[in-house]
Amino acid sequence: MQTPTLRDVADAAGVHPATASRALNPATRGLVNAETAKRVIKVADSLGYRPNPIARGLKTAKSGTVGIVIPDLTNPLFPPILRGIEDVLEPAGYSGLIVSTDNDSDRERTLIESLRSRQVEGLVVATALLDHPLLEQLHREGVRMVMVNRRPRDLDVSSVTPDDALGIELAVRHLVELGHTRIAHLAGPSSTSTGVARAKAFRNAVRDLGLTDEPALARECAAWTEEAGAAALRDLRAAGADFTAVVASNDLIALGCYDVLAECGLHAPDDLSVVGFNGMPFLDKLAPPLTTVTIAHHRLGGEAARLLLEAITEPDRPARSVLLPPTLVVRASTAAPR
Amino acid sequence: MQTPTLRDVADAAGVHPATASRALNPATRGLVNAETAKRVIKVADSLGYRPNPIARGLKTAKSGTVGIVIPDLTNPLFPPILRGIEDVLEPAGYSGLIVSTDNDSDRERTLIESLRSRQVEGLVVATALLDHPLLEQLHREGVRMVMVNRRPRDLDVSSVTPDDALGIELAVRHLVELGHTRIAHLAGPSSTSTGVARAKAFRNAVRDLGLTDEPALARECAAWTEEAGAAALRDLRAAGADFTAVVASNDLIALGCYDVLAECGLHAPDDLSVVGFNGMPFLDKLAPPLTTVTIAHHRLGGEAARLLLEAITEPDRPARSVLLPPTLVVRASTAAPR
DNA sequence: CCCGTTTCTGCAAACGTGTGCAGCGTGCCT
DNA sequence: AGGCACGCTGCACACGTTTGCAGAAACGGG
Repeated sequence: MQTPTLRDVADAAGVHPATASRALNPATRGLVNAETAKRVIKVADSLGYRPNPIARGLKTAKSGTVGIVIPDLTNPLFPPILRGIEDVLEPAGYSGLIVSTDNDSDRERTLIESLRSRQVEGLVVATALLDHPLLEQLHREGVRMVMVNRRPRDLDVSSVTPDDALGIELAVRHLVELGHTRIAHLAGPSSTSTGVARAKAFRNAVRDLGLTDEPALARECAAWTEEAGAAALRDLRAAGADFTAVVASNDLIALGCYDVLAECGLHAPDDLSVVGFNGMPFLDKLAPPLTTVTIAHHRLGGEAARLLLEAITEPDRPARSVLLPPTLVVRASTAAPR
Repeated sequence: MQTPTLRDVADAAGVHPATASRALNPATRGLVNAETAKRVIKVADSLGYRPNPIARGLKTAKSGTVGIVIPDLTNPLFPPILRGIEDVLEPAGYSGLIVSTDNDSDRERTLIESLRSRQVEGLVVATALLDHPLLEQLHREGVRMVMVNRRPRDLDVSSVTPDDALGIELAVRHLVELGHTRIAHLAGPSSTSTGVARAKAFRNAVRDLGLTDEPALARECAAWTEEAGAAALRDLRAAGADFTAVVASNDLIALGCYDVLAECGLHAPDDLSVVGFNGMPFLDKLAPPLTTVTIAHHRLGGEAARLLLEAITEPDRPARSVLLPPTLVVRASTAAPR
């Protein structure tokens, strides 16, 4: 026989399906005689009854699923975040539907549309741009969501992001303490909050530590990728800029720097100190192991999921933003300037 | 107003919901006048109608979702596989529910239980052990599933796996051509098909290439991890084994070898040539860049998804197994023995 | 003793869609 | 012209669950 239905357990327990429903649901259990409730429950798991979430969802307009929107699963930044999300979703009885947008806003629109048609109860979004019309529209339409890692500029929505300013300051301070005075910055795209926040934090840190803030020592990367990072560093060198260290806005950009150094027969940290941001896995196996600002991505995801569940259960609670403190992991890609 | 329902479009088009349903569904569209069908369709997308998969699923007992069971999202092997799966699932109107078992069989049972209660139509399983009672049971119960990357021993179920024998042969041949005669193998766990297949392939390749197959030059790793790989290599060295190259059963195990070499102040490839298996990302950035047998993981996932969809639409088609050919990527971790 | 209240359970109607069956009209064949 | 088949559409019910409402029984207070 197929998986037993609510009706089956009701019949077996000699009660009406409605009563069985109430007995099985902890929230409504109080409405039914403790005796009967006990009996129904017993019959239920003796039959191995599992409520059908589809049917329930149809009635309650709740699906028990949330959508998770990321740019690309292949970027090693995201798996730990996803794990963090799943680890809090699962005990709460929720499942996550993961989609990869490839940074394509049409694709993003389509995918989110499909998530909504699957009746997701909320969204965890990791693709936020500073100016993000789609997210604004969704917000207006009352879609519950929380941003992770990045956030849009003017949107009153919960988010959990790394403390970019603190992280960059740690990186710059480390380099200054090593004796560097001419430090370059390879910024992330200015369309993202992390890109501009880190760029701004870099300028502040440089000034605060007594160096002069030279615009000629900064380049914006077109994307958060190795290729874009390499291109930016090449550009900086071609322009004849003079620097002994570089703060990359994330680890992939730092890896791009490695590529350029290899092309030119140069080596970190002898010819250039490099520091990354994010703390991707396997950074300690690189040549040389990369000094980087790490954040607890697992926690990043976990907090985001918690905020989302909160927004689902208490819809008119105000949005909250949490900043996660980063730490600097010093490895062999940074050293005193020669 | 909420998202429009089938009833809304029926009213707007001046037809009965049943007619609208038939008009919108390509399979039944033939039953309705072409004229009306056209009108209904037009009204439908002018209203922005999206069928509610929940309701449809309730009626058809199809959820449009499949479960994806992997050991750990954080292992870089899996994201490309997942991408491959999603890329064929999505155009087919399916979504994947991803769960991580952490190689815990109780957890696996619970998670699969929860997937089933969510009415998934099939399973893509990447956690297969050679002897896997749970999978056998599911198969008996008629759950549609396909194995990816690994497969159980005696289970008549579709699978798509790398051609382990060919891959290992490529690796061994490469080392032999470099002049190595004493080659060690760090095997994966013998509880997995890939572990034993690669170990067996290693012995065959060694014999076929005219070397002697010495059991003393093989160790089984307790897990597919860096730590287990490091432990196995330490053990091999402690036993006084004499070898100039090692074929690791996967890239993480190879990374474990790097750790041991670093501990001992040794270097690849001067003191030991190392080759990995899988072609994880960022292997080219390591010190030294790792020679490895790569497989197209994206395709691995894609093929698996295709097989699953096939099994769903044509349930009594016999199981098929596809082997994907690997290629050897030679980098700087292998060289002629000194 | 009666009536109001509480406690519990059953009834039935939803939620949005798919589908067997019947009915209707039209056209064609005899 | 009558009958039959066919093409199309509407009706109604089902899928498995939740939930407002009402009714029954038990109970307590005046």
